Amino acid sequence: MKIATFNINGIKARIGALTDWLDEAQPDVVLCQEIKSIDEAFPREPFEDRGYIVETHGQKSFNGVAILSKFPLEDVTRGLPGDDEDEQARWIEATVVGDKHACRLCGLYLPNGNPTPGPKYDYKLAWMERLEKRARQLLADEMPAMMAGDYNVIPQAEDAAKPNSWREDALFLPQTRAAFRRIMNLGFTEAFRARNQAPEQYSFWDYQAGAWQRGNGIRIDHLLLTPQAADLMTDCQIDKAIRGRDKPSDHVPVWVDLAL
DNA sequence: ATGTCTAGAACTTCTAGA
Repeated sequence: MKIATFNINGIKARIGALTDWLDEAQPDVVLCQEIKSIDEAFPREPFEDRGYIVETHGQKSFNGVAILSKFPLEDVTRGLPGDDEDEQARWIEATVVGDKHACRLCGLYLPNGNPTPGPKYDYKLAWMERLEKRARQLLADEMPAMMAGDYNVIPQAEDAAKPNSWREDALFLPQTRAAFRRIMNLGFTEAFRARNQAPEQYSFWDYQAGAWQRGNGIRIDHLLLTPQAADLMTDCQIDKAIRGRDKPSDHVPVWVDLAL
């Protein structure tokens, strides 16, 4: 089962680019971030016509996550537990039922956190603490599960073309990377790096300053697998070429193949 | 070197967020 994460940066602006990629890449499941739409306004038809179930957790203008799936989804829940006051739509979960195994899927859009220091960075770190709690629960279940999405975290210097330019940024500050590492060290497998140690592997290129043309990217979209999911992984790739097309998102899809 | 894009409100131009 081919499962992707893709920050689409606005569903209405990305219908063409997204459906083109779906038709070529034929993913079974897509965890989408930054749909920037309320649930009622999400254009379901292009995806339902292609055989996908559509589950959304949207909000007006900003954020918003969704799951597209060709396989049945069970027990869909919305919102990251741990703060009833949090209004931001950044988390959706569902269990996808394969032919041999089921897998709990968590789609996430981790806060950007800039500027630092300040309330937005505090929110990012608090959100990561809540993420760690949910991560511990997933591991305790000892079942195939993944937490995938736009983490807004550059894990290591080799995950940025110009690491020095990110030194003071919320995506690369030592505190951010330590919080990410704490979650990883609970026992998750970061799917892409488990299979590919090559340099210059990125998932985001800023729209500004010709970042794509200059190869100035960062790798911030990640799929974290529980041991039971990692044992089922047969492939993981980044669909880089998508970034060079018309009306692209600033992110590209990252996907895993799991023998579910 | 900071050169862009999205959505939405107010309105054909601006703002916030990234």
